[in-house]
Amino acid sequence: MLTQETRIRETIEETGKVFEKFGLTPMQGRIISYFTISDPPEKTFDELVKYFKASKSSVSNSLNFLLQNKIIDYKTFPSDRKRYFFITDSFFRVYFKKVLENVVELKEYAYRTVSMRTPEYPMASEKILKWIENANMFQETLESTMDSILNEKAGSEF
Amino acid sequence: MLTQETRIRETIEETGKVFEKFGLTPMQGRIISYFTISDPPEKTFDELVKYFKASKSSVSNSLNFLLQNKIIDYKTFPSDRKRYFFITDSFFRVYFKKVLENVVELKEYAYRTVSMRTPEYPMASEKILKWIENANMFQETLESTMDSILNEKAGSEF
DNA sequence: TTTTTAGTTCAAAAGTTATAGAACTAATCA
DNA sequence: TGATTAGTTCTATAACTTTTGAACTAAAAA
Repeated sequence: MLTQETRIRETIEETGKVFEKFGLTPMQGRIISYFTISDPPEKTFDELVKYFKASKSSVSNSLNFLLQNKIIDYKTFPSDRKRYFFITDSFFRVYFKKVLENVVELKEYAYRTVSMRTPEYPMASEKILKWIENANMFQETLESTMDSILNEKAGSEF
Repeated sequence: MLTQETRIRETIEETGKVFEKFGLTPMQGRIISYFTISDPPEKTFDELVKYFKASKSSVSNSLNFLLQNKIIDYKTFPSDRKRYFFITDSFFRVYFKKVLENVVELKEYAYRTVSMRTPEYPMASEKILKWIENANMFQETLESTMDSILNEKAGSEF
């Protein structure tokens, strides 16, 4: 017989792996998955260490990465030194911001390359120009989606 | 004094690293970077092995990965057993297709999670709903960009 | 002032991934 | 037919990443 607790741990492992596809490490994936599932959804450093039976350094580094990337945040309470960590709402915005940066960087290289090519083999240049064209289209749609997400945020009560 | 040859090799290393940010291995990145820069832009298996002084297996595996993902293609000539590899124009389409798949997968998990949450901590549920909302926006705009790229392709002379 | 708490930092271990090397195959050539 | 070409496949090694463990710090509590 499968306990509720076991099922939750399985879901965390499974969902954690999906987060790895977004560039997170296994531990980072587990932690953020745990935050989405657990009640209450705020957890302290120590609770995470105990729940995952993981090393303090692994949890510490994972939390700091997630904090730096604004995937999680924390709150404190007076007369309590602990930090209570929780997810933010910006996971996909953070992810696509990084994707956008990469696309722009590769596009810059593509520009440079195509401008340096001899006119002798126009086929290759055409392919690269198509890359640039596609990159521009993705960039435009991502930027406008990003903007509308941000405006929404600015218009909200926080 | 810096030769042209040296400068090209440096550019390949540098640009190759940018491709790694899109999930390619160093060797895959170098190969695709080489294809964008070299004249003529078609290269054989053997030319790649010699140019990079790399192992045949490394080049073989890299080429097969790039072929499977339609980042490169090859042509053959009668009475020549060699394959001449070259880049396709679909690098970003392939990349964003994969991104989209990951977004959809994570969204599915988010749906499942939010439907399983107790109503006791609505804050966490709200964050996850925001994830889903954002994912949907990115998905919609990316899919429409993908469609317009594909239609363009269909309308061209092939 | 000492002890406990809530972490951080750093070196090493464990695990993972990429590349190399060597043996193999299937087609072509001599 | 035997040798060469154009790769592939498999195991081993090198390189890199993640996690651990232990020592450390700075703030708060006793």
